[in-house]
Amino acid sequence: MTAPVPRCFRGFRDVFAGDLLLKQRMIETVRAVYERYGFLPLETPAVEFVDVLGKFLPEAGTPDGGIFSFRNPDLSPTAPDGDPDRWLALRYDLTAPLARVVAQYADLQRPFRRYQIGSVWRYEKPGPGRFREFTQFDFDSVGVPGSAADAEACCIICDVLEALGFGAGDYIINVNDRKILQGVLEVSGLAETDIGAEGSQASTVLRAIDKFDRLGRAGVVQLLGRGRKDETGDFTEGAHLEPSQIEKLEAYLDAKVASRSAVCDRLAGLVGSSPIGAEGVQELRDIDRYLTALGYGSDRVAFDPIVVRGLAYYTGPVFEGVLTKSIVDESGQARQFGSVYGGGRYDTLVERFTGERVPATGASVGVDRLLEAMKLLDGARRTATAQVLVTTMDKERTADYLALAQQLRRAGFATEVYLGKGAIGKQLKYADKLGYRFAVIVGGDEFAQGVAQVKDLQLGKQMADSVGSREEWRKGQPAQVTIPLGGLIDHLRGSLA
RNA sequence: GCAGCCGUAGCUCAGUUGGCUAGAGCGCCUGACUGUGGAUCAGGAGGUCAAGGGUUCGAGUCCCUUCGGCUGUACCA
Repeated sequence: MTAPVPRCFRGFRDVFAGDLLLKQRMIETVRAVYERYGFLPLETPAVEFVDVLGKFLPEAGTPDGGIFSFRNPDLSPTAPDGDPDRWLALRYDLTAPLARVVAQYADLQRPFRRYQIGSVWRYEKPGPGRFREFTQFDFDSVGVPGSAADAEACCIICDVLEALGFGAGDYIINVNDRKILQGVLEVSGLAETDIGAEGSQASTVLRAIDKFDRLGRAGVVQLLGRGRKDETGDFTEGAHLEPSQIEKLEAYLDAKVASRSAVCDRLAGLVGSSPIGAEGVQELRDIDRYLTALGYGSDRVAFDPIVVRGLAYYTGPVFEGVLTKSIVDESGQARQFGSVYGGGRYDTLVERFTGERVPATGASVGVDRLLEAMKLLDGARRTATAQVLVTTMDKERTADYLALAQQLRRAGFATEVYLGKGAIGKQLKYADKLGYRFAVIVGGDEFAQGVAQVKDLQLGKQMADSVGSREEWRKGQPAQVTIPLGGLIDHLRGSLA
């Protein structure tokens, strides 16, 4: 038997304190905003039946390739392909399970407004900042027909990003409406084609528009026509539209202007006589009205015809939160973070189960991706969870050190007692590396006098720059004061105030 | 999934047309500077050169395969 090699499966990873503490603090901030709007928490299983997730491929009789799926171990291996219980999968988002919950519990009070955080899994190629297991933090309102809920969702996204330290101008929420997309396809002569149908012209067109950010206008236009060859020589088949059709869609691609109402006017013209298109424009007008009334201007929420949000289940307004602040990474490269929030209205997701049309809207934040951006924004990070390290100079007095730390904790200071080995110098180094604010030193002399040395490590760090010699550094005992043991708590309180 | 590039110490990398015991900086550990972080100084640990196979007198260097990473492309709830 060979020894196992410690390793993680591709696209999976371990997360250590430095990142994890930032993540947890961020989650707290997001949760506070969601609760301020009255959302309630929900938890659902990581594993769902594949047909519930809507990722079952009836033609092949197997689950979609993009998900982690497996056979139901409760079922006999010879269970027929048609058995809906046969396949299980890890959830790939939190919206599909939400739809299941709404369909399953008929007595849920509606509107049902819930927030949910959790890991989701996708079986796809990992990339930088892209993993096969990652965290999403969603909020959704179920049972809300009007555009007010969509406008509110945009406000929530703004509030979250601002609570996390992004200012107006550091981010933008781009909003579009699937009904407008549908209307434009309609007037371009692509109406009868089902968007969802694989290989349909309509779906090819939507995919092309979705690539605007990456390929630019010219690239999209190529994909609307014959197709596009990339720099490696790879060829992507286009939608093969007529020149007149492409012309209409080009006008659509150019419809974005700064003012939301002006975008609506332009889109109204492009959508022409299509009823569904007109409906979409009206939804955007409503959203604009609400946002304007609430003081969310186009510097924070803009209307952008380019937004598609994949071929997903969206039925009306769709939106994405994008970080626009240019962020410079360790190697000095400017990095674009792109979309961190994604969401929209999905009025047919519950209908799949019960036949009842239940309107719903919401959004999802990619926690890990947003965290990456935040790390680069304020590079400074602290790994310590405690503020105070009680050093143990005299191991014989360990009981006294433990008791002292207990006193500090009762007074509200997160405190660690150094229980490793090593002299005082090593202990202070440890405190310094982990980012402790204070070190408390009590040796034989101090015990005799009933005092403690309290060192402010942050202050000392600042002073270190101006100190040249070792003599000076040590003699100066930078940022260190002698405090009677009885006054220790008051001193720490005072220093933190 | 497809295509191209890459894989040498914990990290960033060097390693000449294949040629002695594979190196540096940073980090880490130990110690000195009388019981004190930084700086400085002196030591030390750490590599089956991603893994496996092949060519060769000889492979970190050349060839094949696998795994992993990056870039582009496809898909993306």
